[in-house]
Amino acid sequence: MQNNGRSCERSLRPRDAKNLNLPRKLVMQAQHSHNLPTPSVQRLPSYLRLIKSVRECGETAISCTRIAEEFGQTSVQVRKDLAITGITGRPKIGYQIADLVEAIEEFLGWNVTTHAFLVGVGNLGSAILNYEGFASHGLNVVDVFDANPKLLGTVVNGRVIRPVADIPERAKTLREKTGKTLDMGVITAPAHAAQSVADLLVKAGARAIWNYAPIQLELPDDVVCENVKLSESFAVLTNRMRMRRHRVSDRAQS
Amino acid sequence: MQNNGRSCERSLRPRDAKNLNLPRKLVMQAQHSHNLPTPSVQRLPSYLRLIKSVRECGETAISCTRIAEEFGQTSVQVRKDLAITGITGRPKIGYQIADLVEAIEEFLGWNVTTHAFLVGVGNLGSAILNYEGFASHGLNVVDVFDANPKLLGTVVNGRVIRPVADIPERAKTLREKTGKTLDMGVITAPAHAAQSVADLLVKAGARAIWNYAPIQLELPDDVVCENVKLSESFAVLTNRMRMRRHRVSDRAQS
DNA sequence: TAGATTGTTAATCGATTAACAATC
DNA sequence: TAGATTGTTAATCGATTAACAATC
Repeated sequence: MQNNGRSCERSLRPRDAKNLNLPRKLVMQAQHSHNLPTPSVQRLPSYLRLIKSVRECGETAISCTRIAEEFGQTSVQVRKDLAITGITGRPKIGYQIADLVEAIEEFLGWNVTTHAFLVGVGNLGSAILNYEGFASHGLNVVDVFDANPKLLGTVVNGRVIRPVADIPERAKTLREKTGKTLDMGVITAPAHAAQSVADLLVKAGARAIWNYAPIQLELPDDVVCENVKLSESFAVLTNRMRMRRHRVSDRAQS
Repeated sequence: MQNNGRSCERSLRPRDAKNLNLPRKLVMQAQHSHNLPTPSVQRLPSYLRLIKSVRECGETAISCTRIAEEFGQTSVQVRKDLAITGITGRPKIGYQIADLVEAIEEFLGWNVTTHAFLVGVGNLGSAILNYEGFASHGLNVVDVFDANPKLLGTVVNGRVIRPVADIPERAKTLREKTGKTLDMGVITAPAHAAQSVADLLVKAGARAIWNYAPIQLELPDDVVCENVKLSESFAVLTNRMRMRRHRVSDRAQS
């Protein structure tokens, strides 16, 4: 991370300023809450995608108004969201795209490679392996595992499928041969296997779990975990459909 | 656009209370806010899963305390969440599991079959097809489509893969042969194809779109849409990892 | 300059949590 | 009964939106 002059170092506590690239206000807040506004963090990937696609068109700057328009939001919200990355723009011009991409990627930790093991090479696991998007987010799936003996030795996306029992050994290999540490475990195994897989991954040194199994995992406090619940959005959708059905039939009656 | 909660629903009138199976209080609230609390709707599927698994153990009642414990939440929140379905419990006993399952499923619209077309039979599309969970949520994928000529005619999960151009014709067939209407389009196609696929689906009569493509779709106001963004949770996870890294190194310095 | 746009403080809105009476 | 639990109102918290000065 470079300091290109626009940085607000003087307003930051010396140490954090460099490390976190955060405005002082947010640093102070984080001291207490220990958390950034999650909704903002969640919106950043969409912004980043748009910004990159605008960059492809040869543009070098972009305004909040433009981003907000795209997503049907207000420009103030976009500005607030971008602010958590520490970026600053210029009135009338907007934000420099190069700076913005860098700031978001750094803030999300996407400029750093995340070494991961993926367990459960079904359709979902394969989807994640084959989607190039995640590679551009720094995700490097080092090894893949599956409990199905029939799959062992098969190659998916250039990776040999190994037995789940090999997890500890492969983590050791990663450490000793490459000096890398296991950063993340991606669990795309069925629910009934998820907890034991998680235990193995944590034991092997994983500091983060990206869990697709529809089950609440028990994990040590120092392991961060995100659960992906596909049913969540399905529920919102079908609930809205039902509300609409009722409203329409209601209107028809009146 | 659809899912930012600002989609201006028509206000509810008292009579709707029965149709929607909502407590009057919430109906009155909805008159103003025009929306049910989305976070609550999103948590219901997890509760439902737990409740069903508890039912398997032969239990007939469950308390909020028990549910809250499982998910590390407060019992008040669970109670509030369940309340939106219109269910009532009994002090000391809790909620009747049979009633609860029925109330949640009805509220989410999962007791009704949702007839859907799925477009894009890659790994992600196949994952959705093969995951039995969604069938239990009422999802019935009638037909599947793909743009890849090599896949045409192949069978996935008992369904023949058809060309995207067949969507209108197949919707007509569905309507005329079975009397069913197309309820939902599931888009698991790549981003560049998503908008044209959405247009086709809407034209064919789809009233809802479940979109996995990382792109903001332009849709008529009366079509409900939910976007699944896998990058969202990845962003939260890697951001937390980075925060933690800095906090730890920070601690080490001091 | 004029007007678009940023950054920030204050106001509003919505969701969560606290408090507590009702009740099985 | 006593105590666990529900249902509901009030208080708090956090996120969004409004207002507006600064500035390019």
